[in-house]
Amino acid sequence: MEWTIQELADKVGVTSHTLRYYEKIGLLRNIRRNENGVRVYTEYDLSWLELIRCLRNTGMPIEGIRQIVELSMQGDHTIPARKQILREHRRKVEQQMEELKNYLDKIDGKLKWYSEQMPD
Amino acid sequence: MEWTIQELADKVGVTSHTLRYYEKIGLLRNIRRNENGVRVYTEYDLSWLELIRCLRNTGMPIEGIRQIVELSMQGDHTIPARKQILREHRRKVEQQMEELKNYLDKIDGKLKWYSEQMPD
DNA sequence: GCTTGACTTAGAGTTCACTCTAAGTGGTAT
DNA sequence: ATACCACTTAGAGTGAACTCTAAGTCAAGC
Repeated sequence: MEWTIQELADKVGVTSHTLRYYEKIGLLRNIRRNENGVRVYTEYDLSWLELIRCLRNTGMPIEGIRQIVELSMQGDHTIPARKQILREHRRKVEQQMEELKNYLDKIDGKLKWYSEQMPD
Repeated sequence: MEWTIQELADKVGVTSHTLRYYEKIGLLRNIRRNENGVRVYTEYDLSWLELIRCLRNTGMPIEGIRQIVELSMQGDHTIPARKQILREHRRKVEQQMEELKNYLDKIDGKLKWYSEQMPD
């Protein structure tokens, strides 16, 4: 399966601007072109993009993602380093979930208080 | 228990700038002053601030929080309306958690893949 | 008496990650 | 042929929520 820039953008929920931007800043690498110079995205590119969005949506800054991309360009011997970064990030995501859970409890507490003030 | 602006800021993890800012834009109301015009924050103010931070940290924009504050200024008859807003927000927080859980799975998948490529 | 920390207004600056524009070229589809 | 979508570079603009500065005043504590 292959996609144009607009197709991939729609599929993943970003704009074509963003895809060119990601390429320019080095998050997406070696995007193939057709005979007219038009970008052709592959499954491989999609899977990278999905990882990028996953990391971005869980709060990893661009710079951190670029590190991972950079490492993976350098070959399999950087897998342990990449794994390390990802594990660290995983920890942070777990913390986010913990935090969110506490906030949810706080919201529930407030809702309960509202109900006590005025049952509906 | 009562606090100066700096004490409250430290307690809650914001800056004194932010506390004055929140007051200026109407998130914190009727902050008491001592005889020299210095702000004195009470437990009541603290509980508001904690709610504000909870809502902000779960993604509610300033404008939404201001709505709740505005309503609560208008008396108990607005409790159902406030409750409605909070319930809606609660739903969004649950969605965030769901999303985070999915991302965590994705990260775990990638970590697993790394391990298959290079066990450590 | 000097430092520290509070106060004021008004507005400028920061951060991050996009997001878009201009101004031009060129292939594809109707 | 006329949209439409792709491409380029270079840079400007956006949004949200802070975050800080200037320039001055004032009171408390050492």
